[in-house]
Amino acid sequence: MLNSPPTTDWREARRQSAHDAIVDAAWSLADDMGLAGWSLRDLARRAGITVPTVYAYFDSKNEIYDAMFGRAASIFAERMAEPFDVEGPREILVASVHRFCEFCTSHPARYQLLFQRTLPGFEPSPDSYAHAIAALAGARHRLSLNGITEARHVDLWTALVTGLADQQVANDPGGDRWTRLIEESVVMFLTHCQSTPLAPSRGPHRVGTKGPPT
Amino acid sequence: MLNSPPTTDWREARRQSAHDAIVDAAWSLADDMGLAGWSLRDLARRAGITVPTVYAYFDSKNEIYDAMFGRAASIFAERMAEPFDVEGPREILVASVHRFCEFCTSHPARYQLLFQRTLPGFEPSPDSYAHAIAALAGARHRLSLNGITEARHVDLWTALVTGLADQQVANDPGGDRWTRLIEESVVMFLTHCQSTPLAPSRGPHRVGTKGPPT
DNA sequence: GTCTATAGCTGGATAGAC
DNA sequence: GTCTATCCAGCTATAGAC
Repeated sequence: MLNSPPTTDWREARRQSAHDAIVDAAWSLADDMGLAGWSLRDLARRAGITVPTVYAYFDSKNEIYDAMFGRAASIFAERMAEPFDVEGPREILVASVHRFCEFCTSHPARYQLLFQRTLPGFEPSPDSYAHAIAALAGARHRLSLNGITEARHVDLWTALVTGLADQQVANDPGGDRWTRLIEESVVMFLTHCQSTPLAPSRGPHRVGTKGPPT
Repeated sequence: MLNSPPTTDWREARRQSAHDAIVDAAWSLADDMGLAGWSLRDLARRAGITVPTVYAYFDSKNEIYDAMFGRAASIFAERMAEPFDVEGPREILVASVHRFCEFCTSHPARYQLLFQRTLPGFEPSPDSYAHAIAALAGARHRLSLNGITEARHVDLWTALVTGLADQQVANDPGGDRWTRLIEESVVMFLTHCQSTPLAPSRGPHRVGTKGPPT
């Protein structure tokens, strides 16, 4: 009877749900007012509580940003891991870019927090980062299904995909000026990578690279 | 003798130089503390003046941001318009991407203000935008020297280039993980565009497009 | 855990002497 | 144009009753 109660209590669950409600309200505000355009007063009002109650769950505003990052990264990883309703490795790759761009353009504030480093003194915690790494592993897998395994090509891929999403978010939000280039971009990328033979099943040695020096 | 003095006075010149000195100090602070990480007090201290003196030259902090944008856009346009010390249209294209990425990575705060839209309520004034348009015209010209004239391909180009710069700034500042992919990227891009024949000198009609629907 | 009340500070912006 | 001095709104964060 003197034992302390188990940590996985219904209390814990309630606390967790209140915690999540605050993060939800924070994201709602960020979508409306911009990532840095809201205060703890605003947050408390939207969550239907008061500022000290916020501090019962978070030690600082930065901790709230970190929770927002963690949640967004988790959603991102889950979304990108969902199965694709197309067949063929190339079609899956195309669909993944469409999904990525849709993820980015649908919530610009989320895109800003996850993929641009714009908040003054904010750094995401390491475990939040794990989600992003998992998502990158998924992309690597989809690339490998297309015979792309070289690190150089993976980097080129991330540049191409983020460039499309970035231009779409920045210069044509709500439109399709860049997303409609996705299929063509994938064709360009695959054609290029498959035309630089590297004996993929023979090992990691490089053959006939014309690559940039330095 | 009762005539008012001409407006292009030495007074104007002195006022202009004081104005510029404040903008210089603002950029110096932005580089050190982040684009939004400084106050008017900080700015005055670094400029060696006081806050009310700042208000003798600018009506608000947003007006300072606009002046910063204008100056950065002007420098950008000038930098990208400088001649390239290489020969051949392809080599010029490669050199222009190197120059662009160097411009972006050397001052991340400047990159953030010019190419990412991250400040809460800030919109650059139209004349500041003129510089950016001039720079885009330069890129269009360099592309046309390589036979690239289609709007779709220009958009693909901007996505590719900004993607490289963005990844370099965000994930490997100070390194060359993405900038070393520039030449390969240009080869990939040109090979792709030149393999989609469009009878460039025959007019704007499209031939054999396999392009994305919708 | 949640509140009322407020501390302590910093932000942008101004008044008015010189 | 430049200063000293200050206003006031807003911010994050906390004290202490319940």
